[in-house]
Amino acid sequence: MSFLNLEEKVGELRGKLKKAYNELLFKHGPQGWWPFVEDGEVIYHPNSYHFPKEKFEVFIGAILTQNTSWKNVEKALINLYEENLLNAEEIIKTPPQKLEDLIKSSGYYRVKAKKLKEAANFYLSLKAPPSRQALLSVWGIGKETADSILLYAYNKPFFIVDTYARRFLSSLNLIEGKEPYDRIRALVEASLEKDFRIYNEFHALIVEEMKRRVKK
DNA sequence: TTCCAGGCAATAC
DNA sequence: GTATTGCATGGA
Repeated sequence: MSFLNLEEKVGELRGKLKKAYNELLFKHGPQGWWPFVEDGEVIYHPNSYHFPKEKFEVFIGAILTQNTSWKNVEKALINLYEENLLNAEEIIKTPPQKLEDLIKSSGYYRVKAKKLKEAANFYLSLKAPPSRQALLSVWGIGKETADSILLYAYNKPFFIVDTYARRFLSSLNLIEGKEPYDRIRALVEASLEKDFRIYNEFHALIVEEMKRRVKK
């Protein structure tokens, strides 16, 4: 493939992605991610890009939602809120069995309780925002969870490649579907301006769009 | 009843 | 590097 053709490919992708983003934004509106707990209920905050005062709440949600519907996670988050456990210090202090019991609705509760404690220790050791590599070194934090944290807790422009993103990009014929995580991420990140707000909305919009498509 | 949901680590090849 | 498996609840 010649250099010119490669340039054309990237240009084409850039146009298609931005168009898809604008269409989703028009269709669904700003999504107000990351959802967090306020006054005992999980809320969204469209257009404010306001994230929890406690960034660790994003760690908690991102871990609990691994291969699990967000609705099941919300119950766990509210349980933790009611026990005043939505922060790293308290997660560490809580006995494993109590933690497991509170997050039971999110599934895999034994593994996830351990993951929360690992993440809490990591979080408290931070003196600056973590790198992607540092996050990935934590037991229980994989690529998608790391990118969710970087994007929604630290406002870094990372594209989250989840099952919805794969299906969405496949439906646009931009990927085949089974490409490695980082290849897809690099492809999108090379084609969008480095504005965290776009990545914030895009990921949330893709989730919303694909959830609705499934229901039909 | 089966199938899936905002994955990850361990293991085997 | 890719393929498979255990982890577990709640809703459709």
